[in-house]
Amino acid sequence: MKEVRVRFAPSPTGPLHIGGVRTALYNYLFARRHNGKFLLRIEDTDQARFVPGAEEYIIEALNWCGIHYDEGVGKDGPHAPYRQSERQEIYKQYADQLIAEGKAYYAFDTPEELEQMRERLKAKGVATPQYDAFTRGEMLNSLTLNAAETQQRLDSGESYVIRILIPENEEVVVNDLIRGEVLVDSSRLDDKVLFKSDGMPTYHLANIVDDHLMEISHVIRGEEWLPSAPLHVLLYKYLGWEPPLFAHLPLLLKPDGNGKLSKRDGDRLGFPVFPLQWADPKTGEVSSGYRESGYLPDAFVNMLALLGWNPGTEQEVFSMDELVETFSLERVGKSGSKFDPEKAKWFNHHYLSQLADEEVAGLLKKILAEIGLSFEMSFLINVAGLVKERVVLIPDLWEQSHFFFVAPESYDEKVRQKFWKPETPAMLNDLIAFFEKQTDFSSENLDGSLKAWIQSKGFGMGQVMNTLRLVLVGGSFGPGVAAIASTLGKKEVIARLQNALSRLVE
RNA sequence: GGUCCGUUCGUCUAACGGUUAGGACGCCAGGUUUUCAUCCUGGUAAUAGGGGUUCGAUUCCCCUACGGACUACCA
Repeated sequence: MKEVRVRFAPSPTGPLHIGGVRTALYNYLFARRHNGKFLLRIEDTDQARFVPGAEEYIIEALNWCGIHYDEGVGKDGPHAPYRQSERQEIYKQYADQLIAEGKAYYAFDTPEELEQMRERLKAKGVATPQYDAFTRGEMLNSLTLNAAETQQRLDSGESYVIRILIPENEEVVVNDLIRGEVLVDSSRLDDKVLFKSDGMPTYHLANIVDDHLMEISHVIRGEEWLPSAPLHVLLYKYLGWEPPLFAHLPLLLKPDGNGKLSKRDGDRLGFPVFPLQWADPKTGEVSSGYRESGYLPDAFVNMLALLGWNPGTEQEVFSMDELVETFSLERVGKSGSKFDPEKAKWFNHHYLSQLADEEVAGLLKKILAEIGLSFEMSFLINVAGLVKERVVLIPDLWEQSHFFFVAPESYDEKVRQKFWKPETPAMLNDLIAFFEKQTDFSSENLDGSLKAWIQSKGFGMGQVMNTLRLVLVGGSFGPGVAAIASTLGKKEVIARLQNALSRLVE
């Protein structure tokens, strides 16, 4: 079997959204699964839509996700360059070849003339006005002009495009790995522009030429390309090349209602649609990213992998290696998937709680560094073990653990009202005496001796525990009181008790 | 409008002619817990509709409905 070579070919018109990331992921998994190559090609043939920073964004996003490519922009390889704008001179010869063989032609119509043609046909009741067998005979092109006229226009520098000459009444078959055979009558197709007047090829020409030259074996791309796949098949035939195998992936849909997931949905429903945060260079508008929101790349990738693909077993937590082992195009579904932000959170919570305490401590260390705090790693590891299961997103780590690093500056008023009794100050003083006597400050020991002490004193369990919690953390949340006290240490626990005494007693 | 693609719990999906239609997220209830979470147990909930084919259709075929993509000198 031929070597598997697949590519991800985004255009640098903005940030990659999660649908694009998923396409890249499936390409990557497929390549790895078959010991093939995965390449990144930048399709920047539209100069007008170029957005500065987009290419860098794409590379950084793939990197963050752990989707590594073997050849491509920023990496080189046997088929460099991988940026289409740098391959410009390659495409023209193929367009010329098609013209020489009568499979394409020059067209001189201006945008205004094209618009007029469409208006004219619409007025006549034609449902789909297009540049095709029906209309090309009355347009300004090398089919209606004689050779001398055509040459003269070319020589005089008049701007032109090159259009494919679609054959009539030919059944075009697209063999899709996911959808099976898709048949289209060629007379439904239009004479698409292959080569633009600015000297750049269109996507249609460029992707066929590059996929052929780069020896791409499988084209795995979004379903939005399915309608133009017959054109691509035709181009391979015209050029005398063997087409790659196609797999058109179902779309990612918005969580509510219907339709393709878009940038707007994220803003509207409060979840990121981009892997990384993106600041639009023109408007300055900032769109949130999974990375900045506190998702782990592994969780993000796992969640994305299962959106449109399933292993056929009940396993749903997969490392990247496990995905590579298990992935197959046969198990990619046909229908679009609504994106579920809740499931994304669940995955992140799961991954976070499965992380080693040391790793969570590392995350904590970074958060603390940002606000100018620094603690012993052993202490951070302790804290991490206590709070990691209570955290959904990385920033929640701080919400759940701040009291370990900073003594409470205020106390939750509702909790205070509920548990603060006239006899509380006396109880707190008793507690100070109790803690001072403790020689073994381990969580286990503290838990036992504290409970025993409460009983011996005849206090209510909830009364003491909740008040102590309020004093230690400032509210009614967090891990077990004994664990907190143990981690905080004797000195700090007593200091907080004294502090509460002075601040809460009127 | 035209072309193409699609349709199983609210959501992601399994079941490739025979299952009490399975799992996960969410939600609800119970349990664990000194708090809040986690966790555990249970529950809720689906084959779009109509025709065929077949001993038997979620599964195969047709129609309808609904949804989506595409319809540029954009990718």
